[in-house]
Amino acid sequence: MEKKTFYLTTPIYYPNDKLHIGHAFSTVMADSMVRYKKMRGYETYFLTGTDEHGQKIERTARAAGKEPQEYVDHIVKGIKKLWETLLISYDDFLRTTEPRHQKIVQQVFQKIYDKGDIYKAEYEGWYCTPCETFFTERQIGEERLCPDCQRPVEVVKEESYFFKMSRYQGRLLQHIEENPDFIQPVSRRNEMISFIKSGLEDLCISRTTFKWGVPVPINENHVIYVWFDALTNYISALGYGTEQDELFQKFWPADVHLMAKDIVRFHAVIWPTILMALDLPLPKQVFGHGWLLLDSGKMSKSKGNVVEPSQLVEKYGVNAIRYFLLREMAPGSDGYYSEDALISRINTDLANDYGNLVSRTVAMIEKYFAGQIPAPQEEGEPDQELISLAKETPAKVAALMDKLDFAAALSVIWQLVSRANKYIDETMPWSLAKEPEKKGRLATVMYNLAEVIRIVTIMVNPVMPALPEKVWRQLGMALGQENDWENTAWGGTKPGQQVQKGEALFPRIDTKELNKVEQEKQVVAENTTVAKAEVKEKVKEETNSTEITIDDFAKIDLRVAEVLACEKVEKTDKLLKLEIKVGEETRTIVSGIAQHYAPEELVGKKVVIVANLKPAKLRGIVSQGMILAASEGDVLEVLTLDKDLPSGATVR
RNA sequence: CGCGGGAUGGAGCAGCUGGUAGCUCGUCGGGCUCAUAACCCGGAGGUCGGAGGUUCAAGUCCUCCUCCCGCAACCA
Repeated sequence: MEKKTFYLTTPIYYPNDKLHIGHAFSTVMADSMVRYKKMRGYETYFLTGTDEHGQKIERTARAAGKEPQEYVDHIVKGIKKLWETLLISYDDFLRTTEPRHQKIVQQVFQKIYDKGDIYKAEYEGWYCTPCETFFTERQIGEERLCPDCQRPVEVVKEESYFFKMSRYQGRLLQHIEENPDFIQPVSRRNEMISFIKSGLEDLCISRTTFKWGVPVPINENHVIYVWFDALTNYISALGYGTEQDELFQKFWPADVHLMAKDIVRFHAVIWPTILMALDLPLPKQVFGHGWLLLDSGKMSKSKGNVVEPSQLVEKYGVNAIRYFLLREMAPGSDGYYSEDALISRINTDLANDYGNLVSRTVAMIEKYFAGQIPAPQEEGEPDQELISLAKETPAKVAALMDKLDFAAALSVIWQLVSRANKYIDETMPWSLAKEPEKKGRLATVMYNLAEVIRIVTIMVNPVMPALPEKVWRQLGMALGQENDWENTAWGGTKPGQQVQKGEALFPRIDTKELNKVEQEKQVVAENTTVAKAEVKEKVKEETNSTEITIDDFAKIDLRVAEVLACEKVEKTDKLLKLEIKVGEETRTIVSGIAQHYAPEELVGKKVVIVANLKPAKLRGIVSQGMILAASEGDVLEVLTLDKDLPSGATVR
């Protein structure tokens, strides 16, 4: 019989900064799925990587004073390291800057061009020259201002290559309707259907405004649109279009493209149409999971509320982090992250329920049977209930994992854990141990417990791959059985195995203790701050080569201004409208600080403004300047003067 | 009328094709002592956002309304 194959991909991540816990979630989910499929006997292929082209990378790199390649190399190193700490077992890590990928992207472009599905045309759009970016009608709003810099945009025509995506609208829609599993979960599917029905336009797939990308094969002045470039990775990594395309032959079409919901559209619309143009089969499923939100809203770099996964792993361990991520996220909806939730999950599920179950079982076998797992002898009342639950659980769990519903799968597994804890209470081994004639009954109880632990540990292996080894050591069981799902069948424990109590698998986390440790750390940190600051200065000088000259600085006219009046801009969350006095002149400034200051707090204060900033309209109000403020994370503070300089004084 | 998601005991959530409202945490009381002050049992606590409608029967379907949260940027 031919071996079943399973090909799964994560998105290729955009390395313009370090990855946060949301990326970790996607990747952990993918990894667990692949591990699970492997246990089910599939030959699997797991692809991840990085999407390294595009204007944003180019700009970020330049801002850091580096060449784009140099910049992404550094970030990618960090990403690979993170995957290592999270035990991500990818088969290939593709970087879009690799020649093997670029070659194929060009080939794909050429092929579609030859077919006649790519044509050259004028692209006309709203363009912000300083930002070098096109924006849509909607983005610029009625004011026709650049959403990035608030400067007016202008109509610019650019020659571009277009992909005839519109041609495939009907076929795509038909495919989605005939294959209910193609886009999952259903809510995403419905969204896509309505999106496609509203009409597909041809897609502009080349740019001339920047250089950091794959050159269009037939015209070196153009660079291929990053999504066109990035999506192709799913086949280029398999060697599509090359001599060595065994992987492609074996694994394409992909079984699952896994991603967060925000990029489902690219995978469910653009990617399939590209594949259609190439006459290739479509992936079997595009799965868009929800977001991991923070209490304070969506995670984003600009909010400074990014949670770094590597630190969490260091603090709580891989198993716990992986468990938490998958336990907390229902596939269709968003989940919430907070350190409290994480700790509570670790303490209740892992420490109290599972870890403690192992601990008490091992302790009793040591105590009552000199550490040897006994053979079952005398049956008793609650046995059947426990055993039949243990027998039916693997199938239920498997069905849920097949649907990528790890949250539900884990919850089902924990019902069994819970049942086992209850079983101990019902059978009361400690009192059986007091009566020699009940030894046979006691043996059965111990065996059943060991067996349940064994089964649970195997089922949980995809999620916590570093766990079985530890458990087997305590139970004296053979390493390797965790790799085959078949071993979840009842009765796999061999009597006579020697158990040995070890460290707690999941020590309880004491929040108070934790705080203490953190505080101590902080004191240490503070003591070394001065020295570090000096080092930092130096580093800054070296790395930050976006130096400016004194002349550049002189262009900025900084002035002291007095706030005369201040009010909230209606129907906005962030904007305050300030009347300020600069020398003899009064001006209006709109500033996005309403979440940090109440209007009345600012009245009378002397602040620093950029006086010669080009005026911009915000919410219809002309803002003539900008107030300086310092911020870190969620905290923002407006710069004020503590002595009494008159307004209008220059700052330098 | 921009798009989408949501509103269920104190908190966080399940409730798919309509038929006695569940889970986790917390809380209160009890049990047990093998175990990581863990485990087990029980209680209290909900007009299922509001109004109307369909139905023998609605958290579950339909209509309208209110409120919250995302998105509208190449940040999973």
